[in-house]
Amino acid sequence: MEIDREELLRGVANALTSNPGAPTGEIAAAANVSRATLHRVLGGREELVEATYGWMLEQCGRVFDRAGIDHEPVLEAFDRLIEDSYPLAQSLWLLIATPELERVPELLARLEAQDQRLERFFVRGQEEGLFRRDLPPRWLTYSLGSQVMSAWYMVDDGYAGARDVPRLVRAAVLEGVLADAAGSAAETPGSAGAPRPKES
Amino acid sequence: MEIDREELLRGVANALTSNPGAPTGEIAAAANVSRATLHRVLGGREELVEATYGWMLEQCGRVFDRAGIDHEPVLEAFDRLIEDSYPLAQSLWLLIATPELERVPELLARLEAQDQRLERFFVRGQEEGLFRRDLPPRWLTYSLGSQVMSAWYMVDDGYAGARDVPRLVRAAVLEGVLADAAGSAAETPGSAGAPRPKES
DNA sequence: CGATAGTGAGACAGAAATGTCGCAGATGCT
DNA sequence: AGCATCTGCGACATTTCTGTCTCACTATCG
Repeated sequence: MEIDREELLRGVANALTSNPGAPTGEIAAAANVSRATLHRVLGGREELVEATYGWMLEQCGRVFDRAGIDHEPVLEAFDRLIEDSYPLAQSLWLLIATPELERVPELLARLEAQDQRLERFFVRGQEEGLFRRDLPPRWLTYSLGSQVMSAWYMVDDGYAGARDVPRLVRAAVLEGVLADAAGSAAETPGSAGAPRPKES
Repeated sequence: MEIDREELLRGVANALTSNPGAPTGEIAAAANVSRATLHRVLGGREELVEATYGWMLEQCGRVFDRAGIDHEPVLEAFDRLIEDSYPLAQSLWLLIATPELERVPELLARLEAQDQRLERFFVRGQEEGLFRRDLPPRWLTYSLGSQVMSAWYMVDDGYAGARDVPRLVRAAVLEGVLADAAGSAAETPGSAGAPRPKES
């Protein structure tokens, strides 16, 4: 039976994120293929990691597309984004564990493009008055990314279920951990056309 | 000249965090020590990583102590905590890149103890009404930890200075990224003050 | 000044991981 | 059935990393 490249990449991605330094043998086993096949399809270890990270970036791009972070209403896009946040978490995970990835020009460029895309999203939110302006948009992207990552980490640790991730991330990222947030919880896309605040 | 174990561990820690998979030769070089000495003082690669992580946990413990997260007023302790957040960031960093660490019983126990200590801190804040109660305290610890980590990551990337970290983390963790937070920023010593100088 | 302790440099063997190959077996198509 | 394609298995050579040892050098102390 032929190997589904997508499925293979998924398996490799999981193996790599759960143990970034694993030898190719373990990676292959985790992906249910032989070491030979793994090598035939994705190349040597270095190429393999790069290919996997590239695939993750693709996934993130697709999530961004689906969420419509470029043009759709900011808050709604935000909710769709965190609804499907695993690819983002996974890519950050691998990136942290494998700094060499930043030394691959092509990947670095794509990563930087992704970051800027997300940053523009936050800038848009700031201009609309939804996001606070006293923090650099870059920091907002880091804040979101890191919390998405840790949310899935918590799931992995067994302290939460996958279904809780969007809610947890939404609350912590948007409103923070202080109690007095005073119902600042923004209306979510379900309710009727709630007026989106325009800056005055 | 004799080797200062502390200094050596610092160097190794930096080398490991900036490249978790580095061979011992690189690590030694980064710490300005010969590979032989590194091995003499900290043992083989595995022991080396474990010793370093253990040292990081110690650092975190000390920071927690100094901040007084166990008994001091919650918000003040919080500020002192994020004022000296680098050890926490570094330990999380290494932990993510080296999941095998969790397989060392002693380290796992200490890690779990640290987590619970921080969790109790948040529980205390919740009971005081300072932190929101609709989020699991465990998640609050993950949220803080991840953002501390990403803040220093951002510094490393050159998008912020080390002195900005406390402010960025404080704002994002406590209040979130929404604009309307309505000045819920809790008053605290130093919250409005000028940024504190910090070593590079 | 001599002795002691600690470090660095270099070398070397053993272990581990990687890249590669050939061959057998399974699957699917004609 | 016959053929082409792809995979798994096992083996091998090569490279890389690690653990270890020896020896020379330096600093500190008695």
